[in-house]
Amino acid sequence: MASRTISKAARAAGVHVETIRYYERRGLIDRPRPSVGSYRTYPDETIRRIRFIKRAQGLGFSLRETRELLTLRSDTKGQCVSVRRRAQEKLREIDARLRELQGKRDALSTLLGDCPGRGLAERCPILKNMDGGGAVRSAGREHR
Amino acid sequence: MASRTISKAARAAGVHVETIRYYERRGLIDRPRPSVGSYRTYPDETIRRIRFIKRAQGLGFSLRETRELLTLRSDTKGQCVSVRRRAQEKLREIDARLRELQGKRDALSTLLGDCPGRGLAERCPILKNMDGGGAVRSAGREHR
DNA sequence: CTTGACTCCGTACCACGGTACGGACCGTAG
DNA sequence: CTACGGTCCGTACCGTGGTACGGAGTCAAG
Repeated sequence: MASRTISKAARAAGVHVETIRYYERRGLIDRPRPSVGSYRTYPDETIRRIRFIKRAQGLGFSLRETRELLTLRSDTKGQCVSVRRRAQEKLREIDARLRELQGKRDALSTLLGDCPGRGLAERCPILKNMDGGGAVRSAGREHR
Repeated sequence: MASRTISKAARAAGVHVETIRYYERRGLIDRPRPSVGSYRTYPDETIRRIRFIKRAQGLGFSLRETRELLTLRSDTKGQCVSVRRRAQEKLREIDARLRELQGKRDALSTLLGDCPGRGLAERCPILKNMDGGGAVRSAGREHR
C-alpha cells in the first residue's frame, strides 16, 4: 500500500484534501507528478510528512518553521544540534508567551476581585481601569 | 481643547492615523462628520475610547469583544454584571490557552531533556517524536 | 497665491493556516 | 456507455489587527 490518490492520502493522514494542496503550495510536501494516469498518487512518505507537520504544530512550530525541521529530517547530513537549537528557541518563545498571558491573567483576576458585579457599568471598576482615569492630554503638547 | 484633526487625535491617543480609520470601519469609534470645513475633527471622547481599546486589548480582549465593552460603557443602563461576565469568560479563555501552552512547553522541555544535541538528525529524539514512530496505517482501512 | 503638509476615500496588501468555489477533466462501477 | 464521484487548477475568501498606496481635494503659512 505505497501510494494513493489525494483523498485517500488525506484520510490516511487525518487532514483535508485542501490542506494537502496547501502544504504543497507552502513547500512542505512534494507534489508528486501523475505517474500512471492523470491523477497524482501519494506515497507513504507524504503521509508521514503530514503527520510530522501535525505533531510539530502541536509543539508550537509554525508551518514555516516546520518546513525547516522537515529539511533537517530529510537531509542525510542534518544535525541533531540544529534541531535542538530550534526547539530551545521555540521553548523560549513559548515561555515569553506564557509570561505575557500570565500577566493578562493576573490583571484580569485582580480586576475581577475588585468588581462587585452589581450596579451600573459607569461605576464598574473593570471599565474604570480600562478608561485609565486621567484626562485627555497629548504626549506632544496639543497646541503647536 | 475639545477637538482635533485625525493626525493630532492619533498622536494624542498613541496610535496611527490608519488605526483610527480602521477602528471607525470596525465600528469601535464614531466617524465624526466634518463640522466646519471638510476635515473631520475628533473630540476628547474619541481619544478616551481609543485608550480604552488599547487597555482592553492589553487584557486580552479582541476588537470585537472590546466593541461590546464600549457599548456597555456608553450605555447609561449598562450593567456592571455584564462586564463582569465578559471578564470571567475571558479569564477562562486565558486559562485554557495557558494550559494548552503549558502542555506544549512541557512536551518540548521533555524532548529537550532527551536530546543529546549531537549526532545526525536521523537519530534525534525530537524528530523521532514528531515522526510518531508507527507505520502508515489509515483510519478507515486503506483498501476499500 | 503658491507650496507643502494634511485629509479623505477606496482598495490592496501583510502574516497565519487554512477553507471554499467553479469549471473542466478523468476513472471506474454498474 | 453513462453517470457519479474524484481530481486538478486557479483563485477568492475567512478572521485577526492592522499597514500601505494612490489620487484628489483642502488648509494654512509664508
